[in-house]
Parts: sequence; structure tokens; C-alpha cells
Amino acid sequence: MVRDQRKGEARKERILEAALGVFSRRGYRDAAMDDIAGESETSKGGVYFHFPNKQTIFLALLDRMASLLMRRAESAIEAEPDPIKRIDAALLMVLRTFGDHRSLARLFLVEAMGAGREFNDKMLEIRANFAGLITRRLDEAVAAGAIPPLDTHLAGIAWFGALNEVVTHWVLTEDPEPLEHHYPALRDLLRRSIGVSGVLIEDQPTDGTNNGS
Amino acid sequence: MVRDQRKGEARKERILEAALGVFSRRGYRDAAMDDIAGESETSKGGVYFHFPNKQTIFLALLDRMASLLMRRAESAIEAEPDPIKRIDAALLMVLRTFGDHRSLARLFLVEAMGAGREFNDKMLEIRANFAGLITRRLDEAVAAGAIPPLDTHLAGIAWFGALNEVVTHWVLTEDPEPLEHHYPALRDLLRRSIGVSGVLIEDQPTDGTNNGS
DNA sequence: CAAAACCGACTGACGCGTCGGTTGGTAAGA
DNA sequence: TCTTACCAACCGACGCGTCAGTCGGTTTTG
Repeated sequence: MVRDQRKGEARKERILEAALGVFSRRGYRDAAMDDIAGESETSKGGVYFHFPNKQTIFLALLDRMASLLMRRAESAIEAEPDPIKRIDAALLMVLRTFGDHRSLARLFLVEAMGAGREFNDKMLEIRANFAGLITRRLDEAVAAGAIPPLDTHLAGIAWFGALNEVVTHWVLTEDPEPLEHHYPALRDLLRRSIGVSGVLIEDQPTDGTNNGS
Repeated sequence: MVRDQRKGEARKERILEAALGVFSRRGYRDAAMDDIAGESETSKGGVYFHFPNKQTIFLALLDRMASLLMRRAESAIEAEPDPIKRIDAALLMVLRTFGDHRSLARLFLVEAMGAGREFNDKMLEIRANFAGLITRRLDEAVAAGAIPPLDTHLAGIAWFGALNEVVTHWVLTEDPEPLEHHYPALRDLLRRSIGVSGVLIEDQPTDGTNNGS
């Protein structure tokens, strides 16, 4: 019983993993169900036993990835008390997550666009969630008096776009340079955009060690 | 003779216009050559007389749109002497151009992504061009001492992304609010991000009114 | 053994690109 | 002037490959 669930779930999981690979390699349209079946070491029938259609698989992947990212970002945020550092931490977290999962990033940022009208709603929802996450933190920072008031809604969208583009750029080139390397410059740029004075040198205490310099 | 050329070109033009409409409405993959033929009031054969295949039509549209945008932005830039205002002018120009051509924007920002691996090179080139345009102006401003030094390359990418996202957001919603309305907030955000002190109150001369604040 | 899970050959729809044929116009011959 | 030859531009039915999704049959499991 539990065993059954387990096995069923494991197979379903294999299919999802295979689908992630195929989708991010071939793109949504060019990914054939036969490819997914082959890569997950099942069969077309097996895939269709677990999922009603191709679209559902893609949507499931999007959902899962979005919530993974959101969760990670949120937990990075909660670990920091200072509103500005919270934002920095979330930024770094996202860069790291994408940096470790190029195919995930590709699926999410490249293939999901233009995959078809049917996905626009979901994409819109995901974008809204992320932009909203940023907007909320900015509002928080404004409320705390850490930054001057501004159009946080637009800023959320613009920030999301900026981050998006940096990652996309990294995905579309065979750029061997790790994504994380862009963190300091991007952080500074974003900080300035909301009126954080200068680059704030006072954040050594984060780790116990007393670094020089 | 000349007449013939004219007619041939006119037809080709009709096909391109129709293709723009169909692609932006249906997306690249779902756009059928029959649709384009129908909408341009020709026939499939007629279309294939002027273009070797579907891909070429799409690429031609992308190219044309990219150079239109670039030209407009550049000319807006040349009309302004001050390096900061140049950037503002280009931003406004781009917002206006997209604002007047939703389907163009859709084609450019939504459908062109994920249209297929074959288009990645072209998209990368276009992105690089735009980001490069921004980077160049930023370098200019840095050289002129109008802003402090910064990673202009990353800034170019991030700015492009921010702009991109704001427009995309506008494209994907049935948001009736004109795109141009976002100009002031976006301008201020971008200005601050590169360390332009405050919001620079000294540009009222544009319109006679003396804003309060 | 019954049900759940799985298999893979098959079907049906769809759309790109092709190709034989048509047309409207121009120019060469008579 | 009329007729014949020619040609670029145009037409649209169809060939053909490609998949998403189906279904009857088989294996696994409890």
C-alpha cells in the first residue's frame, strides 16, 4: 500500500525528471512524448497512465520549479533580520539556484515563454508571484525606513526583469563563468536603484570570523 | 519594368505585414503558412515564391523590427546633448514605440523566445545589440563624469531586462493603461541605479508647469 | 485472480514545402 | 495590327513526415 504509493510515485518522479531534461534540451514543442518515455525508461503508455497529456507535465514542472525557487528565496529571507540584507540574500539564493541548474533555468526562462498561449496564464501567475515577493520586501524596507518611498510595484517588475535577463543571458551563451560572479555588481546596481546610500560596507558580522580588510 | 518591381515588392510587403499579424496572434509554431497566405490575400505558392521558408519570414521580421527600434532609439539619442537626458530620451522612445505596436512587442519579446533553437543566435545578437547600445551610453556618461564608474556591461544587460520585463508585463495583460505611464517611475529607478543623485529636479523646461512635490 | 501498472503498435490530424498548372503582361515575328 | 512565344508571378491540391494521444494486450502486485 504505502509501498505501492512509493513505487508509483517514484515512477512518476522519474517521468518528471526525464521531462525536465527533454523539455530543456529540445524545447516544449520539439519534445516528443516518445523522448520522455524513452528517457524515463518507461513507455508512452506508462507516461499516459500517470499524466493525462503533455501540457500537464510541463505545467507540473513549472509549478514545482516556481515553488522551489520561492521557498528557497523565502527561507533565505527569513534567515536575515535586516530588510536590505534580506533582499541581498534572496538575490544570491536565486543566482545560486539557477547557477546550479542550467536546464531548470532554461526551461523556466526560455522555453516557457512562447511555448504557447495556453501557458501564458501560468507564466503570468509565476511572474506576478516573484515580482510580488520583491515588491513585498521593498515595501517592508520602506516601512522600516531603510529606503525612501518609491513605486515598489514597478520596481518589483523591473527587478524581476533585470534578474531574469542576467540569468537568461547566462543560459543562452556557453558562458563558462559562474552565474554567481555577477552577484556583487547586480546587488550594487539594485541597491542603488532603490536609493540605498552607497554600497554599505558594514556587513562583515554575518560570519563569526573577523575578516581583515 | 519599374512597375513590376514595385508590384513584386508591394506583395512581399503585404506578406510580411500579414506574417507579423499572424505570428503575433498565434505564435511562431502555431502560425500556419496557410494563415499567412490567407491574410496577405495571396496563396501558399505565392508566399513561397517570395520566401524560401517559414523561418526566413520570421527572421526577416525580427531583423526589421530590431533595426527600426535601434534607429529610433539612436535618433532620439542624437537629439539630446546631455548624456543623462540622452538615456531618458531613448527610454521614452522605446516605451512609445512598443506602446504603439503591441503585436510588434509581442512578437519581439514573447514569441521570439522559445520559438526554437534556430532563433537563439539571432535573439542573442539582438539582445547584445540593445544591451550594447545601453552600455555604450552609460560608458559615455561615465566618461563625461555625469555618473560614477560602474560595471556598465552588467548594467546594460540588467537595464535591458528591466525594460523588457515592464513591456512584457504590459503585453501579457489586457492592461488598458498606456505603457508610457510607467516612464517616470522607470526613469527614476534606472537613474538611481547608476548613481544619478536624486531625481534631478532641473528639467522642468520640458513642460512649462512647475511641479510641486 | 482481479486490479493496477505498464507496454508499444497504431491512428488521425496537422502543416510545411512541393509541383504541375494558370494568368497577365510584354515582346518578337509576320 | 494580329499572332505566337515566352516568362515571372501566382495558385492550391497533395505528398509526406511527425507526433499527441489511444487501445488492446501483457506483466506485476496484493
